[in-house]
Amino acid sequence: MSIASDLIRGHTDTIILAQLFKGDSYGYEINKAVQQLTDGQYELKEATMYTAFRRLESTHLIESYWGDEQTGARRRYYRITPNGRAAYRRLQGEWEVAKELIEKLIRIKE
Amino acid sequence: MSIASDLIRGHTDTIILAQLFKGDSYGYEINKAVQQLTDGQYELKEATMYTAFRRLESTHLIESYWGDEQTGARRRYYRITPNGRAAYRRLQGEWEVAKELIEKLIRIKE
DNA sequence: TTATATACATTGACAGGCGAGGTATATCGC
DNA sequence: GCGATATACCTCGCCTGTCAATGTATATAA
Repeated sequence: MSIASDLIRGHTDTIILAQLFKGDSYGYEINKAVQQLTDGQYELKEATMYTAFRRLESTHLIESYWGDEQTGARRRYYRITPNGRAAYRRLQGEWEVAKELIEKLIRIKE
Repeated sequence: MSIASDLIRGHTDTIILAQLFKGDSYGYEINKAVQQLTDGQYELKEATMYTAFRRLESTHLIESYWGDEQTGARRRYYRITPNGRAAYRRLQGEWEVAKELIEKLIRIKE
């Protein structure tokens, strides 16, 4: 993990929104998806993830509801809102811009 | 500015090291270079930049010395150290890795 | 019955970014 | 001579996001 963790800081919200864009999900599952997508190279720390859920819900970008599992631990599902979809698209655009800026700024090829 | 500022967070040290890799420079000049390289789309906030200088110097990635200007405001020049060059190369590698991870995580194309 | 996996959540410390404020020198227009 | 602007430095204190540590509860496998 360690490596890149600093650099992915700031993308937590976007990562969560991107997962929820594909369909409702819950914390544990989202985190597993993140690990699977990166071949275990990255994971959302639980504290970070739940902080992000609170933040995203308080700004109405996502909504939550309890699943109706008959067995096993209870799950709090999250759903992306229309505002959340708009925010996701905006964040994706910002990433494209930021990526280009960073490329320009950290290469030594004058 | 605003946009992307969050996303470039974490690259401040790399940006400064990259500029110093090209040759000794001082705060004001580095910041102008950053603005010029990004066509005014990004700038290092002074407080952020000077905080970074302190951090980089305390970890021996850069060294500083006063310029001998006969006129005008005094300038504190910075020089990258061998440690700094190594750190820069490492950070650049980490960026390549992080970039790929982010791309995988924020796109909705499953 | 002990360990592991699933699943949630909070607290408190830490680090980086940055607005606001401050200092000093030089030049340009009026 | 005077105010504005550019150059050039610096620090304090707040804010925000990350995350280690800790805690809860259920189900299953050894």
